[in-house]
Amino acid sequence: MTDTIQEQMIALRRKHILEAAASVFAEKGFHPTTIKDIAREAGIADGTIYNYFKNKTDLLMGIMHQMKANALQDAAVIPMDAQDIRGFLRTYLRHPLMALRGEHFALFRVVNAEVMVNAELRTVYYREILEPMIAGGEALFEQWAAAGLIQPVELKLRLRAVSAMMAGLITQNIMGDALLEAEWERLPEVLADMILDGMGKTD
Amino acid sequence: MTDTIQEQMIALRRKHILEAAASVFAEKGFHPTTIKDIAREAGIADGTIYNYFKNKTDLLMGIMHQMKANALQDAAVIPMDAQDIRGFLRTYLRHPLMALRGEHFALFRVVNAEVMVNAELRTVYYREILEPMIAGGEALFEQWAAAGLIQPVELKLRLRAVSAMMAGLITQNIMGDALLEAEWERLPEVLADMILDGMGKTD
Amino acid sequence: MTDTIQEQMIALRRKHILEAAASVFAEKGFHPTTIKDIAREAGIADGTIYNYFKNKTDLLMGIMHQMKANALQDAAVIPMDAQDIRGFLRTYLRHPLMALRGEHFALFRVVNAEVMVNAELRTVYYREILEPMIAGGEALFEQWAAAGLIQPVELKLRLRAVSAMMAGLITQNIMGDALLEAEWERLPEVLADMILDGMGKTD
Amino acid sequence: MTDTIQEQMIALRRKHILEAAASVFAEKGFHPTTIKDIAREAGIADGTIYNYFKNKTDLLMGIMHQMKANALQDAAVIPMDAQDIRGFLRTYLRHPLMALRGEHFALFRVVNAEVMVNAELRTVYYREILEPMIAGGEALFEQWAAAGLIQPVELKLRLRAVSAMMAGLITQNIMGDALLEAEWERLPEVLADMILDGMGKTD
DNA sequence: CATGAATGAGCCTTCATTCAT
DNA sequence: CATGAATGAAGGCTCATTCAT
Repeated sequence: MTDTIQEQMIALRRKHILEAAASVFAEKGFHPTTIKDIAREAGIADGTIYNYFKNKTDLLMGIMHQMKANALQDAAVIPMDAQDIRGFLRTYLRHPLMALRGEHFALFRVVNAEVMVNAELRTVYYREILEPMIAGGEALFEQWAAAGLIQPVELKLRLRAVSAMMAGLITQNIMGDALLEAEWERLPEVLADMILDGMGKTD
Repeated sequence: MTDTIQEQMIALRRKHILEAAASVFAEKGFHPTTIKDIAREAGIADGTIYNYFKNKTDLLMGIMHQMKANALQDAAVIPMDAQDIRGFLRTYLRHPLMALRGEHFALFRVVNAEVMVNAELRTVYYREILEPMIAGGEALFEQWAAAGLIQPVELKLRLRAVSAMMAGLITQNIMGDALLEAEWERLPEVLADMILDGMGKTD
Repeated sequence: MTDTIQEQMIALRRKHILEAAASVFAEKGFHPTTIKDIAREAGIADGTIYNYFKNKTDLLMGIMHQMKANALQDAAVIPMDAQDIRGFLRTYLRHPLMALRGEHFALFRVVNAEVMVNAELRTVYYREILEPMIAGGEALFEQWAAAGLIQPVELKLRLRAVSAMMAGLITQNIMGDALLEAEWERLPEVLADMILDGMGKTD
Repeated sequence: MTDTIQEQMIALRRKHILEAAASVFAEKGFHPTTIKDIAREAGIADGTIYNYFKNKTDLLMGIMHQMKANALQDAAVIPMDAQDIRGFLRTYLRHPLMALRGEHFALFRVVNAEVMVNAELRTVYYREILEPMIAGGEALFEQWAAAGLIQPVELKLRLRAVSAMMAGLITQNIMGDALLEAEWERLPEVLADMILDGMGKTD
């Protein structure tokens, strides 16, 4: 019992530090952020952080775990009982586009950047976030295909193409594409139509 | 005349340093790479680098310019007189997927990572690389639409969706997606079909 | 209470570092001295210095503050109840001439040199050391004038002339004037006579 | 003949470089000034400077020589046939105070600073500038004493006191003494009176 | 467990000087 | 003699990490 409380305390403290770290990382980026910055934001001493995290990179790991938890939570929110595929797809696409606003956006940038460059982080990122997300998407696509809502063709690759598109659009927005920024709200429907109907002539 | 030779010498030396930098960056990443590493790779003294580049970040700038030059050169290679849209689209898509192999891949990772995190770099990246690339794509889409090969609908956003998809797939591959890696060769045709025909039921 | 002890510890450490810095500066000069030199002299690590001082220049600032403290302490030592003006003036003049011996001399040189060249330092030097010293001298001159011991004429400028003379003599000694070096001990009385009686014919 | 022209050319070039150096030193200080700065100011290549001067310090040496030449030239200008000692002394004192205005002032600061800190420079400075100046002053004092214009007492030390006073006043002005700055014009007469008559009561 | 002072490795950058052309 | 690119030593400073209290 005591042990459990202890563990809860630890988990809380970890979360507290992680939130501080996420906040400062989002603001300044990973490398420019110092342990002292994080400690100050969290209102604790530098050394204390090392009682909960192995090193600075481990903080990013922790943040990624947190992101995974959030993502799962979010995914569960989507109403799965949609009948019309177009409407559902829009909702499905709207989700990641809207999730990454404000500080989340900045954090996405920072995490992505470091993941690109750090192999260890990359492995964890793939295993913890990307893979589950893709697995979920695949399951969905298979359901839809089974229900006759989409063609049962190259589902795995097409799912990857769609999710890559979403990630790419977010990145491109970050890069400063004014049109994307302006039309962000309309994207879900535009993308849903394109994905379902294709761009080619229909005749 | 002498002036031109001088300038050529300088351009050559710059290129030499840039290649060394690109090579080391690709191998170790941007931050872990020291100026000394690059100098050693280039076979020159540390200080010499600073006769050609303002600072370490400026090297990345230079690499991005180089990438732009290469991209333009590559783009020019695509045969523009294709009649069958499907075949052309495959070629068009195959290009970026194949360009980024080996060291290019690694470099893409490093540049992307730093661009994500450095606002100054981001601006240049967008202006020098992304924007021209998008402009070129838009022109292409408009030609196709004018030729009745694709629907004249939301061309700008759809072009962005397609290019984002490509960038996203490359990133996802980098992250370690085994399926993408395995099916990389088949991607162009899978994507072309999906883009042209859509995933929805056709009836 | 704890707080005070902490502060005392910090003050002590600062003083320790300052003494090390002063010693090395005096020996090698400001620019030729490296942080590592000072750290070695103080028996601490390089980085520790930066826990107490903003940068290298800040060390010189600290030294100047110390000098000010010492100067004030010294000034208080002069017996103010002298009746005979000549004797008092000698004591008053002897003071700065004797204070700057040995390492103090060298430090004076170094501080002066850097103050000459660094505007920020110059401001602090003037405010912290020169101005108070001049203010003290002015007060003294006014007392003497009020007591009828000296003429109440151009006191402010004359005080500046006298203090400038002292500073100049020290500098000239530093420059290598053999006569000054040889007669240094006799200077106070020679100067006192000259200041009080003038060089002109009296008749 | 050719040799002489050669030498004149060399002397001219040296002077040209020296003027450029003095100008930049005066503006930026000795250490912050780079050889490239001086070369740019002189409109020549970096390396060329080393054909005329051994190193950066040697440029300061050259400047000091130049200053000596100027000082001698200036000293010769003073009308030596003055009968009234007070008027002459005023002129004599006014000279250094007025000579160091504008860029001269700044250069004085820079040279002084470096001389303070560099033993080699100090030796030269003393031998080339200070010693001759003092010798000239001593000769003058002896003339005046012989003519019965001043007391024949401690002439050598008193001369040093007077010249130290002048140097000290200039320094103190540099440090930012507002009163000195404001009353600079009146200094010569105030000092002359003080030097001749003393500050003590005359009764 | 919390603290935060101490550590010291390490890096970017500058710049006086050299020397091949 | 002029040039200016190449050199490379050197130093101030940062900051992740440790550990005694």
